[in-house]
Order: sequence, then structure tokens, then C-alpha cells
Amino acid sequence: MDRAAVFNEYLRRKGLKNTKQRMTILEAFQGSKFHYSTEELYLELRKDHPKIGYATVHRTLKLFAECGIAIELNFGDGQSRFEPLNENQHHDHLVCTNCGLIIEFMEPRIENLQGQVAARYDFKIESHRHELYGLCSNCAKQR
Amino acid sequence: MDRAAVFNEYLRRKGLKNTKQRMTILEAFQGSKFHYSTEELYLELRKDHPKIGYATVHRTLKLFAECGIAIELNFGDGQSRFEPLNENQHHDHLVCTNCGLIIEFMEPRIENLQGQVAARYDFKIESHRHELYGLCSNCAKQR
DNA sequence: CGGGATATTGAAAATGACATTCAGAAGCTA
DNA sequence: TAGCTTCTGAATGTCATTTTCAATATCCCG
Repeated sequence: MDRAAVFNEYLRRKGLKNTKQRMTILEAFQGSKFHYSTEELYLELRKDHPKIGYATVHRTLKLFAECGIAIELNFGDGQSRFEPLNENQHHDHLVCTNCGLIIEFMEPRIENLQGQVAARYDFKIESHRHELYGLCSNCAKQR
Repeated sequence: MDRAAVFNEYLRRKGLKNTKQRMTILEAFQGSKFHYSTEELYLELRKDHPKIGYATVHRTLKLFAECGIAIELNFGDGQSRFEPLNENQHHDHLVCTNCGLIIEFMEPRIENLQGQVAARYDFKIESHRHELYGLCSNCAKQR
């Protein structure tokens, strides 16, 4: 299921409407590898679709994040940025040291910070491992 | 070297001045285990020091972050929060897969996000490992 | 210990990102 | 297609943060 499908299903489920603007914004958003802020995407869209308003872009990006096809990131420049999210994203692990349960998690904000750390040391990341060890919900209760 | 010493040295090095307000704010900030936002610390300070202005609190917190005795965190509630930072903080590693160089790094924002991930799964973190593998500055150049 | 250059302070106003409002337009369901 | 509901876009509101500015405090140097 691609992003458009996920988005449409989300709209339907929520009783929201599929509009030209929303589809146009999704298309522009998907197309790029860039981390758009609301303003940047708005300015970009303006070239071909001068009638789409800033508020609409903003509301639509929020919708993307809500339905899981995008992640809202914060690079500390005072603007939220949105990154298209894929289904088969890299994930890391929570490992229960008591029962061995392994939970997969994805946290793009950590990936992002890793990049910032690497840049700090002029380091080129090729791979990483990130594991959190502790007690899962069940095991924590039993103690 | 405690935080006050680090802060004072930073001020001196930058040609900035050691003022009563700054010391008062540092004291209040250090005392708590709380993650203060500018507004919260301002309101707290007001009780004993009604003449300290909001802007001064804000500027001083920024200074703390600049000189490394605090970290600015963003919990997504639209307000920046500041956490006192200790010297012997947990650190993780950058590992060069070519020359074996190991760089230690500290990134409280990653630690913070780890906590958020754990909370998501009702998981109690006891420890973690986080290693970034790739090429250090030198090795990257030689390729 | 002053004098004077320079940074700081605090109140108020500005800024800027984000959110909301509202009237007209468009989508959806039957 | 009717008719109800949601959307849209421009304008405006909101709120945290930043800046401004005139008065004040600090620090350096003789």
C-alpha cells in the first residue's frame, strides 16, 4: 500500500474528504527527498499551483503525520520539517533482559540526531546499532 | 569543575559579565531536578526575586546551553525546556571501520528520545548501547 | 580606588511559526 | 442532483521567543 492509498484510506475512515489540493500537496511532498517545512513546501507548490494557501499546506502536512505517511522532525531551527515515511524503515530494538522479548522500534528523530552527531565530528556514518536493554512491561510487573 | 565554575569561565572567555541576576538564575536552575521552561523558571524565580525579567531568564538559559552546563530539550509541547547537564554523562561511540578510531560522543537529546521510545512500549530501560559505524574524517578523505 | 568603555537589564514591542476563523466552494452520500 | 458536511484560502489570532532601547551595572585599567 503506497502513501496515497494509506492517506485515502485514512481520510475515508475519518470522514474527511479527498480534495484536489490534498492530492496535489501529497504529490509534491512525495516527489522530493527534501525535508520540507510548511513554508518551503508552500513556496514550492506556489510555482505550479498559485492558488493553494499556506494554511492548507500546513493542515495537510499535519494530516500526513497523523496518518503515518510522514514524520514531523525538529532540527532546532524553530521550524517543523516533514519527512516522507516508508513502510520498511530501518528499525532498532528494545531487548528484555528477563524474558528475552524483542520489540522493534523506529524513531526517525534518533536517526536524525545521529546524523547531527556525525556531522559534529566530520564522520560519515555507514551503519549503526542501537539497542535498549531493560525490562518489558510484563517482567517489570513481576518484580 | 562545577557548573558555576564552567559558567564563569565561559563568561570571562567571551568577555561577558558576571551579574547578580545570572548567578541567581543559575542557582535556581541547578537546585531543581525539574525540566524548566523559560516561563516556569521565570515564575519560580519571581517569588524571591520579583525584579528579574522574563527576557533575562530566557537569555541566561540560552547561555547555559551555549556553555554546556545545560541542554535544551524539546518535548513537542511547543516550549523549550532546559536540563542541567553533568560532566560525567553517559556517552556513546563513533567507530571508524577503516582505522579503528573511536570517538566518544554525548547527545542528551538521543537519551531523551530513547526514554520516549521506551515509554511508548511501557519498557523500563536499564542500559543501552549505541554505536555509529563509518569513516572518520581522515579515512573518508583517503578514499 | 575611581573613570569610562562595554555589556546587561527589564519593560515593551516585534517577530515568526503555527493555529483558528469564516464565508464561499467543493466533495460525498443517498 | 439535493443537501449536508467538510474544505479552502485570506485574514486574523495566539503564543513562545527575540529584539529594542534607555537606564544601570560590571569590569578593566591606570
